[in-house]
Amino acid sequence: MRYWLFKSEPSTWSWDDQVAKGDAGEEWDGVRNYQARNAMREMKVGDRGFFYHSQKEKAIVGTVAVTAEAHPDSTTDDPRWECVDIKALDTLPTPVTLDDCKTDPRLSHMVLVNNTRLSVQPVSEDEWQVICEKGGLATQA
DNA sequence: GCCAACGTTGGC
DNA sequence: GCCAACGTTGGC
Repeated sequence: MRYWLFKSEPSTWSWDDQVAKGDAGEEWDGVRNYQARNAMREMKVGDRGFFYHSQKEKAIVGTVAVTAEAHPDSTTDDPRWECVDIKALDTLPTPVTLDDCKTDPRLSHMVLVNNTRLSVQPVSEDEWQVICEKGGLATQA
């Protein structure tokens, strides 16, 4: 299993919106960036991801699971753009902020820290464990 | 609200 | 194929 991170502006699509969708999940549409799209193409059903709130909050607030592999983005006719579907799993008891990631040496190499503009990105297994721990979630295998 | 970083577009 | 101009993202 691989791990990922999905960024969203809460004003556009928030964690609460994602949770409200329940197991039905939702398309992660609207991505118009090749690196982000390529990451989604590599995802498999069952992969895990973090849900990150950009802008004001700047924190990882929950975990998600991939429920459908890459398919055409329904919000555009442009065949270049694809997206996956994800559903909410757990809300982090303690959100892990961007600042936390910057100051923890174990997380200082995260894409989140070093490429602020990439909206869908890979997370290493070590990073996944560290963030679950900091966020107060039991480690998920 | 500003600005830096970065990706994309289009002229040459 | 290069590069300047432009648009967008996201931290501050």
